[in-house]
Amino acid sequence: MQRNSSLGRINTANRQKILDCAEELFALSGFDGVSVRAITSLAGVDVSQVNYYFGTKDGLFEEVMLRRVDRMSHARLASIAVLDLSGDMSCQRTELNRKILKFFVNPLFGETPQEREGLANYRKLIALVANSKRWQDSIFKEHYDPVVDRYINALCLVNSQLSRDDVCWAFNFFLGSLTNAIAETGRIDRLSRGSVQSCDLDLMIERLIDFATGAFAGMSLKSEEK
Amino acid sequence: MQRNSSLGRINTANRQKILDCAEELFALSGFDGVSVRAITSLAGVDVSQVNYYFGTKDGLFEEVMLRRVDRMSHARLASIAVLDLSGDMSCQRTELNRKILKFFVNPLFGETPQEREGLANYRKLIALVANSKRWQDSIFKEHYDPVVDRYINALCLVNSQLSRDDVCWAFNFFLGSLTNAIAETGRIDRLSRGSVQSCDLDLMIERLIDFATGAFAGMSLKSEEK
DNA sequence: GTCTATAGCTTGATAGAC
DNA sequence: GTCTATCAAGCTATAGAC
Repeated sequence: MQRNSSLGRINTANRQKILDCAEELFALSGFDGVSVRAITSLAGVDVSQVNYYFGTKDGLFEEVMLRRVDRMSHARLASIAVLDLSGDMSCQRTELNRKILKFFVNPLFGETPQEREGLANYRKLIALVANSKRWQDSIFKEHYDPVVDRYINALCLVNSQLSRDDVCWAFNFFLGSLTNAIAETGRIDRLSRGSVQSCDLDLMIERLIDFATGAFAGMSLKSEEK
Repeated sequence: MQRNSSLGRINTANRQKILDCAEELFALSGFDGVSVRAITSLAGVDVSQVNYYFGTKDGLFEEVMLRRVDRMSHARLASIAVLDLSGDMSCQRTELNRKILKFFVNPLFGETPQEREGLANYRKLIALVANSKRWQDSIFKEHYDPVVDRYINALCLVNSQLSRDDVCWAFNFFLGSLTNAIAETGRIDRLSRGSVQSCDLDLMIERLIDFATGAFAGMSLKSEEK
């Protein structure tokens, strides 16, 4: 039986349709909450196509999770590479922290409204998976953490008054806020009594960056007290 | 057919065993990733007991999610009630923010080491559910948000320089960091290259509070710029 | 309250025709 | 590549004996 590699040399229309529908349904209900039949039914193809293209349901899930990783990692690394992080940066710390965090967030939303919409299900899927131990190794450790490490290094250079551990803590908390925010659970809408819409992504990003840069600045104040 | 109410007037040993094992397995794999058989098998009771005590698998899950809510909400409301939040608090803002956030976090970890361990699976389950839209209404909106609203009100009193929207954003981001942290995914261990252990909960709590109070302080600086 | 037995359905995966 | 047909296993839930 033929089986195509996860690199996806062969990309028929059906293969794409399956991936898109799988992403949509997995984002809604998680890996175990979606059957292969539900995916192929939504895609309008036969059940056996999943096994033909991806071998197993696990194979399909992994391909859904990884097909956007390379582009995202490349964008994150390219944007941070333009920063000049040599010399004394203590007078422009907050501005640099803001830039670095924004560089990390931006690729999740693309550059055009179409890209942003096209990444909507992917964002929710990332959020759903982020708080689970199950996918830590195969997804995050393998494919996301190397880039995160580069960002932590950059933040260490900028925030030289903080220990590496403190920067790790802060970035990890920031990741928690970010993943919860892109889940778009609607909780902020309720808590604000309708005054805030969680679908207003631009405002959300801005506030998140405010929050996290404020935290870096606040932690610095605390570490200077010592 | 007899079915017991979710208030659980009748609490046999088997009923408790089922709840404990369900909590453990749901925390590992989520609602759809666990079968009723796996739960009853771990509990050492017959499959049909789940239907006898809880009606359906959904009923069991809801009971698992809600059985600890009342105690937690009570502890959160009682601790915050002792604070005197009248008058001018601008000179002790950071200290009050720290107290309020700590009051919110504490009940998740209990007061004794035994309680902390007994709440371990519950914490992970909360984390798993927090980034999903599926349980927002039946769990969070209904049972957690009323208390969160009280905490937001308290934070508004303390941080009178911030708008209510800003306080909502900040508390929501804080909740994202918190839920990700109690998931104990082990990611911070990797990112810190082994220098930080995610199982060191006391340190985690302290750093989280540092991070969030810093963010409140940092947001204040920004709002004073305007 | 606890068990056996089982109904009725859905699941992931495969074999083989075309 | 795409389909039909099908398998074996697992699932939730229930009926009924004790």
